[in-house]
Amino acid sequence: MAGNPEFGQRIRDLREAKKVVDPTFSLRQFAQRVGISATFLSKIETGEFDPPRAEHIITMAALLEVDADELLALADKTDPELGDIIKSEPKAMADLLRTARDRGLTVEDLERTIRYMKKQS
Amino acid sequence: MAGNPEFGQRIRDLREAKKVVDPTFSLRQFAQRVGISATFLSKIETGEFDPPRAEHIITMAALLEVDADELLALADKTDPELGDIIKSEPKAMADLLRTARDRGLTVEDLERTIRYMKKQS
DNA sequence: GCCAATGTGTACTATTTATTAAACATGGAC
DNA sequence: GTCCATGTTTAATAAATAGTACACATTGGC
Repeated sequence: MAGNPEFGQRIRDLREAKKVVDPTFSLRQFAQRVGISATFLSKIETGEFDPPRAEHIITMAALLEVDADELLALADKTDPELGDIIKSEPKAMADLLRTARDRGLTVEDLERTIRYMKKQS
Repeated sequence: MAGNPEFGQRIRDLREAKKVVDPTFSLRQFAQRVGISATFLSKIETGEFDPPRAEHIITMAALLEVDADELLALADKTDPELGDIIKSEPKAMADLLRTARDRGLTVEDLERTIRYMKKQS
């Protein structure tokens, strides 16, 4: 890895949009609220550095009021929470995911499956 | 982290069982085949060091002829392959897992869901 | 009794991932 | 025309994770 311009640009776009109505969304202040240095955020936004760890991405999403999964996906990371869910029932969860992949399920198929799950419980 | 005796003991048990019928399952030779040093494996088996990375655990499982997911679960790690599957469809997969958790689905529920998925495709 | 292989203890090292302080350049507000 | 806040560059680390070489002690086979 060595930078992710797509992620960086997205953060910058979201942040600048916010800044229009709320000047505390400057790079420096935003970085501080996320819990990272301005240096680091600058390099991330310009795509020179990789995205920060998941925890910080999740904080960013909350502050920017966007879905964390979207940003995590851009960053090519997964929410650590999902790892915990898998660990709670490793084999069954692994089978579930592999089946979804092997059968080539579409998003619609997956959504239908979620509805099915909800009926079960 | 600082060692995982359960994981270590399990590896040792499996390896020693294999060694009974195949003397090449000595600690040293096994370590070499896994691709790690004997020192490292020794410390892992005695629970002094943490399990190695997922890749090596998967190799161990293959050599020991056991399910990799079982060993990965003991090591409190997840197969990187699952991360890749999630990344292929981040939102839908995240929803799927969170639903399973939120609804408190049992292993049987999950198995039923897998059968449902197979019917869809 | 020796040697060849076994597992272990001591003492570091490597790699990857994530991150920073401080100096700097630019532009508007006063 | 200076001050203050902006974002950026330079130059290193920091922190976490994953691993090693080499010498040592023990033991079954000859």
